[in-house]
Amino acid sequence: MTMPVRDMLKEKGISPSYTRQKIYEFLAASTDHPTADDIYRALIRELPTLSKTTVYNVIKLLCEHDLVKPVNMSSSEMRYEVWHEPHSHFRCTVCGTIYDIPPIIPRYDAKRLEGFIIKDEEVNLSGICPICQQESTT
Amino acid sequence: MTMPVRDMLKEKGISPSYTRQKIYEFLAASTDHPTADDIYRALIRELPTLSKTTVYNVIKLLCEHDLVKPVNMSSSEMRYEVWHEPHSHFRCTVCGTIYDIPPIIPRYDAKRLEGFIIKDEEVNLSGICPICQQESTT
DNA sequence: GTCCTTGCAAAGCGTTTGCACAGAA
DNA sequence: TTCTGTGCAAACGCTTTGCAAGGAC
Repeated sequence: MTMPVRDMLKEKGISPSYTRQKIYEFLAASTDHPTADDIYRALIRELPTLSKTTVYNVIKLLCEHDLVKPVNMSSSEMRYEVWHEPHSHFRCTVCGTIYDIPPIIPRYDAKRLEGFIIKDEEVNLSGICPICQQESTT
Repeated sequence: MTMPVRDMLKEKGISPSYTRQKIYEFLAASTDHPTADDIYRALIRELPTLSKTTVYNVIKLLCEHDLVKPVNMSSSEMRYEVWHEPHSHFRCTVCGTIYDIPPIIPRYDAKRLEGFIIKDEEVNLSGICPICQQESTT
């Protein structure tokens, strides 16, 4: 069912170096939309010579081949996720975590947007996540 | 009908210095969600001693008092708009312009988001704007 | 041999901070 | 006088670029 990462990269025309596999695997296993620095810090143990430059290079490559998608909800740093079935995002304004939530399909009147070619739609919610609510009551 | 900017700032508890009025007025007259640098470059003629620091200071102040809202659709720089009636945004991936479009209200099943306190919802569309379509055909 | 992947160092860019001066109250 | 608004210069954080060394082919 799940294709090995090696083959998945090859299929997209990316030569599956060990570093690239590891970065993709880390992103695929993440649910919290890591930053480039998160990826770097998570893999530096296993890949002691890893550099931030390589992380950025690989992310860029994966994005260009539509294996990874940038998530632009936090203002300062870019976050990333692997492409997966449609979903929306919820950002907690307290802890900054971005959660995947069930897909919200925006309904709009196409006639009022005549002339615009719409290629992507996203719905972003924000507020306070369950964890931060609990912490504020204790 | 429209309150003078002086009074609007005062009402929000902001002392209405000339610089602050000018920056707010520029933002209020803009439809293209300017960056801090856009504001700086637009006003430097009229306010020759203006500095970027002041632009950032004033933007921050206006945001804290809910007169201005940051718009976070372009990845690199922050953009800003004055608060006005609900609307959504369309970003042209060719020219980078962010357009205000009629409000799109996201419909979602609150039960599936139980535990999350939702404070803000936004719908962002992206694609190609009419102007860039025309330019690509000529 | 050539091409590709990696990584160090430096630069780039938007933004923030430290601090000081000048004007307002 | 004290407080507030402004602005220079420097620092900062994230990202990109230049370039070279090592490995794959």
